Amino acid sequence: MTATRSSTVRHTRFDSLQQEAYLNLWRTYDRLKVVEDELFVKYDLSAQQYNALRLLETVHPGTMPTLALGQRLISRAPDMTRMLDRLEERSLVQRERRPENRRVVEVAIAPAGLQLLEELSSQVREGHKRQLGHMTAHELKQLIELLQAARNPHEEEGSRWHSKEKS
Amino acid sequence: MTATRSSTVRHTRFDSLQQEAYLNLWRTYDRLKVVEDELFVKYDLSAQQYNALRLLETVHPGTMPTLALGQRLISRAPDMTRMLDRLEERSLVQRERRPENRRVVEVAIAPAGLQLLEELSSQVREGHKRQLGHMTAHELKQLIELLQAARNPHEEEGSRWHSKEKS
DNA sequence: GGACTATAGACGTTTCAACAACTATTGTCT
DNA sequence: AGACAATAGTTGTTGAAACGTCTATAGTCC
Repeated sequence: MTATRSSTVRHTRFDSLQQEAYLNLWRTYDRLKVVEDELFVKYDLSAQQYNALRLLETVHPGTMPTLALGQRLISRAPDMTRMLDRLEERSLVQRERRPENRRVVEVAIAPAGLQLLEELSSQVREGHKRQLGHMTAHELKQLIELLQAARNPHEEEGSRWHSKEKS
Repeated sequence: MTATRSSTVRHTRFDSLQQEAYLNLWRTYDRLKVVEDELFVKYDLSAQQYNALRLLETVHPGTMPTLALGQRLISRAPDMTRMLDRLEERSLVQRERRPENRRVVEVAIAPAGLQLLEELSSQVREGHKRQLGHMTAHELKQLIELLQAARNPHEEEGSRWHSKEKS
C-alpha cells in the first residue's frame, strides 16, 4: 500500500486555507514580478518609479502634489522626496513650488519622461503577455474579481482601489 | 443624461486585461502584507525570516544546507548568509560545518527559534484570518487555483510550487 | 597526483526602504 | 496680531536587498 497523494493531504503544508491563499498570493506576485523587473532594470527603473511616471502621464500637462502622488501608487511609498530626486536628476520629472501655497511641491512629467514611457509601452505590454498570456480572459476576470474581494476590506472607502458592493 | 459607470468603462485605467490582473495582484499583495508585517515587526522579524524558521521547523531536528533553504523560500533570497547571521545572533538558528563536506553549512532551528514559533503561531493564524477571513472557503480555493495557474509557467518543473497538469 | 572546474558560502559595496526628527508654510482661534 | 496647531516636504540615520567578487573545499580528468 503505497501512499498516494490524495486530496485530503493537499493542505498539509499550510495551517489554514487563508494561509494557503496568502502564501500563494505572495509566491505568485514574486514570480510575476521577476518578469517585470527584468524589463525595468534595463532602463534603471523600479516598477514603482514606472508607476509614478504613468500616474503623472495621466494628469499631463497638469501636475500633482508630491504626497498625492505617493498615496496613489500601488504600493505605499513613504519616501517620495528621494524617489522624485532620482527621477528629477534624470530629467524625467519636474518639480516646482507655486506662490499660492509654498508648502506643496507640484510634480509634472517631463518631456524625457514622456519619451521614456513611449519607448517602454510596447515592451511593457509584451511583458504582461509573458506574465499572464497563458490565461484566458475569463480566468483573468475571475482572478481580478477575487483579488478585489480579497483586499477590499483593507482599502479605504474612497480609494481608487476600493470597489463598492454590488447590490 | 448623466454618464453612469457602465461596465464598458471599467477597464480604461489599464492597457490590457493582463495588466489589470497583474496590478490587482500587486495591490492585493501589498495590502495584505501590511497586516502580516504589523505582526512581525513586533518581534523584529521579516516575513521572509519567519518563513525560513518555518521551513527549518519542518526538518527539525534535522538540518538543511544554507542554499537549499534559500531556494525553498517563498520569495527569492540572494543573501542567505547575512540573513542567517542575524537569526544566529539572536540564537534562533544554529549553523555548523560538518567534516564530510566542509563546504556546506548546515542550518538547524534552535530552541529559542522553536519557542518563538510556538509563541507566534496563534497570532499568525489570527493574522491570516484578519487578512482573508471575509472570504468563503469556496472563493479561497478558487483564488488559490487561479494563482497557481497564473504562476505555473514561471515555476521550474520540479519546484514545490509547481503543479502538474490535471489530465 | 597536479591542474582545472564546480560547488558552497562569505564579504565588500552600492543602492533603497523605513522611521523619526526637523523645517517651512499656512490655517485657526481668541 | 500672536500663539498654537496642522500641513507638506526634507533630511539624517539605520537596516536590509542586490550584485559581483573572492575564498575554501571537493570532484574530475588526463
